[in-house]
Parts: sequence; C-alpha cells; structure tokens
Amino acid sequence: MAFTQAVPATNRLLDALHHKDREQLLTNCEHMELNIGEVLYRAGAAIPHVYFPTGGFISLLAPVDSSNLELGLVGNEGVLGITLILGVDSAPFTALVQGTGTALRITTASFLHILEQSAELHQVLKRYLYVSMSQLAQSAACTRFHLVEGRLARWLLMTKDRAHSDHIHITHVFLAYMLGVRRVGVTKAANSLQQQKLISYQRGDITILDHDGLEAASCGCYQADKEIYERILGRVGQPSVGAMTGFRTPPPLQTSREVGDWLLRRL
Amino acid sequence: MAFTQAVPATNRLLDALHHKDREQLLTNCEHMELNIGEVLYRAGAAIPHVYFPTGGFISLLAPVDSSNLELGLVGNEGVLGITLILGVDSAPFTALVQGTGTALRITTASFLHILEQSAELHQVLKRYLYVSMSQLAQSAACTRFHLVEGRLARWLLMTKDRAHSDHIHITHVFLAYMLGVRRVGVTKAANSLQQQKLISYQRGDITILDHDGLEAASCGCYQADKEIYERILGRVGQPSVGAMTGFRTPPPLQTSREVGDWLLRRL
DNA sequence: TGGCCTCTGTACGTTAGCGTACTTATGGCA
DNA sequence: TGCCATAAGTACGCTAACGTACAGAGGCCA
Repeated sequence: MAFTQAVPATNRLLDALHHKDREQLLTNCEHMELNIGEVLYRAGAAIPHVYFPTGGFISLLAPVDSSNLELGLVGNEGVLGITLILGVDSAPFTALVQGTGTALRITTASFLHILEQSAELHQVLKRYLYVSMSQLAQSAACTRFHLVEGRLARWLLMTKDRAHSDHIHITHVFLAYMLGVRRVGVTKAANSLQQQKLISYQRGDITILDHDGLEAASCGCYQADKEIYERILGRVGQPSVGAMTGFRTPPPLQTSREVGDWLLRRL
Repeated sequence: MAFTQAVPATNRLLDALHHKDREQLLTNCEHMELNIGEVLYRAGAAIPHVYFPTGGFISLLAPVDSSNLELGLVGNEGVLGITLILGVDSAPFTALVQGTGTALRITTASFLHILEQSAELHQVLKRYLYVSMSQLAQSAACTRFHLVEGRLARWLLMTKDRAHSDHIHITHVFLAYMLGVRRVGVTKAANSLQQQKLISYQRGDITILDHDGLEAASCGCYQADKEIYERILGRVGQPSVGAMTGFRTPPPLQTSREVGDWLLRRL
C-alpha cells in the first residue's frame, strides 16, 4: 500500500535564514534521497556530510553494550551533523534513516566554510544544538521512567510530525529496537492503543486515527519536546541571551529551598 | 568524622589555556565556596554565573514528572554553565552542589565578554560541550539498561574522581534520588558491594576500598565517560576537525544492506 | 494453488525493581 | 544518661518488562 505524503520540500532551519545566507548554503548543497535503513553516520566515525532533511527523517542512536538506543529524531525541523559547530568532526551518534524522503546535503568542508561567514547561520545552529541537548535529556528521563505504551505513543507522534503524514511504515520489531524493549512489549502496547481506537495497524503500516487521543495516551515528553523547540527556535533572529529568561515562570529565588529543603534535611 | 581531601585548587579546563587568556578569566573570577545542597541553577531559569569548580562538584539534574534524574556530574575537569556558549541563557538542567569545595565563579556577562575575545577559550569550551553531550547520551543508555548495582558502582567512581578522595559523604536516600531508584534498592546494592569488600560505609560515609574491583563491578559507562573526555579534551590545542577521524576503526561501508542485515540479526 | 517468509498474537515462567511499612542501629544533644 | 531524629536493614506483595517459544495470519512468488 503506497501512502501519499504531503512532503514540504523545505527545512525549517534553512527557512529561518535570510535570503543571502540561505542562497549561499543552497548553492553548495546537493539534493538527494534518503532511503530507509541507510546509515549516514556511525558513532565515533567521521562526519562526511551535513544533512538538512526536507522530506525524510533520521534516528539518532546511541551505542549501548552490543545494541543501540534511540535518543533523538531529526526531520525537516532540524539538521544532522550539528555537532560540527563544536569543532569536533566525529559523530556522537549513529544516524539511521527512518523515513524515506528528500534532504539537502553539503560536505563537511563546505559547511564549515560557510559557517565561518554567516553569523546568522551560526546563531540558528547553536540554538538548534541547545534544543537537541534538551531533547536528549528529555529522552533520557523518558526512557528511564515512562511505560512502554506512553513511550510508543510519543514515538508515533514525533514520527508523524516528521513524516508529515498519519501513516507510518514500521514493524513492531523495528519499533522495539528503537524503544529499547522487546518486540512483544511493542505488540502489547500497540494493541492497547488500537483497542482504544487511537491507531490502527497491520503488517508494518501504522495509521494514527486520533492525534489528540494519542497525545493524551503519550507521556508528557512529546509536549515538552515541542515546547523547548518553539521556545528556543520559534522566533529565530531575536537575541536569546537576556531575552528568554523566565520563560517557565521559574521561582525567583535560587537558594537551596525547595529541592533544598527536601534534600538538605537528609544530607 | 572529618575526612581530609587532597583538593587540587585548579580546574583542568582553565589549566589548558595559555597564560594570557587564563589570566584574563581569573581576574574576572571570584573565589568562592560551594556548599553541599546548594542549588546553583534551576532548569529553565536564567544562568547568573558560570562556575569552574576547583574542589567541589555539582550534579546536573533533569526534571522528570515531579522528580529529577541525575544526568551528569561536573567537577574540576569541567565547567558549569557551558550552554551559554550557544547563546541561550537559560539552564537546561538544575544544578545541585554535591560535594563541598571551592570554585571560581564569573558573571554571565563577563564570561560572554571574555569568550568573544579568546578563541582559545571558545575552542576548549566547545570541546567540553561535545564531551558533555556524549556523556549525557551515555547516562541515558546506562540509566535505561544497567542494573542498580553497576550504576551505583559507576556513580561512586565518578564521584571519587571529582572529590579527589576515596571518602564520599552521602546517604542511601540521596543516592536513590540521584540514580532514580528506591532507597531500598540502593541499600541492597550498597550492601552487595560491601560484601564484596569493594566499599565500606556507615551512616552516610562511604569509603572506596578497592578501586579496580569497583570498576569491574561497574557498568562500562565509567570507562566510556573517561575515554570520551580524554579523546576530545586530552590534548586541547590541537585541531580536532580532521584529526580525530577514524578513532574507533569504523567499518568502511555505509549502504543500506548492512544495517538491515545487521539489525535483523540481532532481533 | 501451494509454499514460504515475515509480521503479529499469545503464553508461559522469570526477574529487577516498585511501594510501603516496620524494625534495628547510631550518633548528637538535652 | 536517656531521648530522639536520622540512617540503614528487612519483609511483603505487586507489576512492568524480560527471554523464549510457538501458533496463526497476511502477502508474495513459483
């Protein structure tokens, strides 16, 4: 069954750039196809290209023991290879194409060259890196504490956003691998979501039936991820230092109260 | 009982700088004492100061649901507030002083000002950020897959390195909080380590008796963390792009076969 | 049409860790 | 000296997820 996707052939980070900077990047990029299953980077190895997905999307996998754990997804809202801006050219994660589609790709050398010339690009990418780190932390906590069903719901929603489609092609085995659980665990969770009429699936084709319901069934991490993205990258171009203070209505004091009180009493 | 600590009143990142840059930073820093239990940052709130620990050390806590999970430790090998170099001034983590001791502290404004002037400082900090991200990923995986006993062993070793002492002052309740498990879980694990004569403890005082044995009992994450640090920051000052390629002898091919096969074989 | 491979459902027993509650030690302090 | 708060040990049932194994079901191709 071939699902049609409303693929936006754009990348949000590139869109945020002003004309001149964007053009310079684009003329150095090549259009290409990402094919599901392709390994773009290997953890610890060199980063040959930077990818700005326009249609496809990519999983970030951290090696653990003799397997892997997914810690992030990159779609047309982001960029793969972001750590190059830190001056280190080896990939911290394995990057695996998760959804077939298009991307713009540029060699590491060209990328670094353009980066030096465009303060604006640098700005946007730094913020995206901040967002990536935050989402990484979110995933860490999520993976530790949340139940498989909620995590699965989250994964489906995140993937839906990046695939720009309610149809996702993936098997339970593969999902199990991403979530770091048994295939049986996925089957059970998926079944439960199906019973609740939030999704339907068969032989590798999953359809999201009720976005809001799925969001309710997911852990809060889906929302949290979106919020941090919007907060930091929603209005790129504005100064961030000094401007985004106090977003979450943080408590005014920074003494060791609160965490403190509770903790201090037992130190 | 008061343990004496061999506290090195230096910070490895600062030590890596050349005289001039280091001096400029130091003259803008104030020496201060970190007291156990102090909350230096709150996740989501502004970052008022950057801290270079010289003696004390600090936990990085990610908020999750209504609790927290420790995702990193910062001692005199690192710096707290590193994300400022990304141009975002809100803290991604809550920062809690874990070990009493000294630190050098500088206001965010001064820090950013000096940062602009010293390419070398910038370089070192970018690399440290890369290391932080990698260690974050390591913690995520560790937290998900490894047993409490191994994680406890890892935590003790990491803390030992940062406290520069075999004696650690911390209770089971507190450890449970850091590791995201029940106090009873810590008690059991600690007991087991004690039976194996790797540590001994009583009422909040833990002593590491056998470093190597503890390392063997810990999950590989302790080693992995050290390796990534040494690899990226071991020889600061040398160009890293293009220089650290191929470290882990990565396999040459990147086709989609491979993963497919590779994935399926382990599922 | 039959065979086969892949995907999904189900069914064990096992285990690490959970929540809770109660007990026992220990050290500081009145 | 005795009290008391805090630290650590123990016990109980419970649950999510584990490892494994096998059975049905769907699609593909000979």
